[in-house]
Amino acid sequence: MQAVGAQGALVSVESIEEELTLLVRRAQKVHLRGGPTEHVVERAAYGILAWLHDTGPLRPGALAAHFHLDASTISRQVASLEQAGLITREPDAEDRRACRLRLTEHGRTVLTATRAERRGVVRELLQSWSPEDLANFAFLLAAFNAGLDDHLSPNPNSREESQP
Amino acid sequence: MQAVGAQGALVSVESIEEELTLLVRRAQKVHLRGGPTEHVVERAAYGILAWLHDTGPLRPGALAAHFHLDASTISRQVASLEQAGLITREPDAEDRRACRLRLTEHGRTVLTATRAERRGVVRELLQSWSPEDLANFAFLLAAFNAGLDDHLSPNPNSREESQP
DNA sequence: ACCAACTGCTTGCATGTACCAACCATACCG
DNA sequence: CGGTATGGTTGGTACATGCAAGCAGTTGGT
Repeated sequence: MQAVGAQGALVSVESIEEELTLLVRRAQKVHLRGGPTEHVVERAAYGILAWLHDTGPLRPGALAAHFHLDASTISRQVASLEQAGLITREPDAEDRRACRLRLTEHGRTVLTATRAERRGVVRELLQSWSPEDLANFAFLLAAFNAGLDDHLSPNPNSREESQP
Repeated sequence: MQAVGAQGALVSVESIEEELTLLVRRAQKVHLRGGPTEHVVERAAYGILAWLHDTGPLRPGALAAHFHLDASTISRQVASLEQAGLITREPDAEDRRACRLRLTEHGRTVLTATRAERRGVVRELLQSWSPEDLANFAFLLAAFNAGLDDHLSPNPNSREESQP
């Protein structure tokens, strides 16, 4: 048997775990060391702005689900974004407890600038990569994120709730 | 390659930026939702333990450089690890201001357990991946980390410094 | 030998991110 | 209706991180 395949997979998993550990720790600084927009949007808020922009008006709960964060965390960040005039909070016609979050014009502007800046950093980091590697990396990252999303989701199968 | 190449590269960069944003935010939870060791080693401390284990006794400054973190951050985490009996602080013969950090037996044990657990999660996440994809992902992640390392380092050589 | 500048590390303080628990308001169901 | 479930906010807490200030030891110039 050419054990290289299976053994290589093991080695890869170990390597991936290590690199992810490092990446998650280091990558947070990229945002902070950025240019002018770093004072405008917090790192966490950027994700919210981007997702809100890309998927239209959402409720806080939907954001929490997307990022797999506690509702309270989102609540505070949303409050901060609203305070900063980057998003608005419209009443939800369907459910008066809830609200719909929408980017303001200002929010859109700031997001565009911040996003351009971040993409610039990423582009610079990857400037020497081949198109194949870029495409591959994008694809594999997306696949990994999808798996992570799955993993973090409350899987109804193997979940045993204790009786209240 | 056809004209798709250049355009694909742009799309890839945008996609990569998005996926990284998501990944960095979500991946932190993996550690926290772990099993029994989650109470033993903080997320940040795990990286320190692992690096210490893999590269032998180090000084705090070396750790700070490796993770691109402030020395004070490392100082606190090291103090906490020492407190927990996972590492020891030996005087450095070369420089009496400094010290050398070394894993204790207990630290090694805990690291091994935590690492196994984390690798298990990663392995599970990647269980359906082909060996080629695994190897590729490991390679590309490592390459990206190397670029990130470069980017974060005050490397006077290959970067245009906006010097006053 | 001495003082000044530097370096390695620690401490004090501020901020951002996150969770859980407790809570309020509305929705839904019997 | 009343009881429970759901969406969201607020209080309290813990961890991660950076900057500024400080202390101790090192180094270099005279």
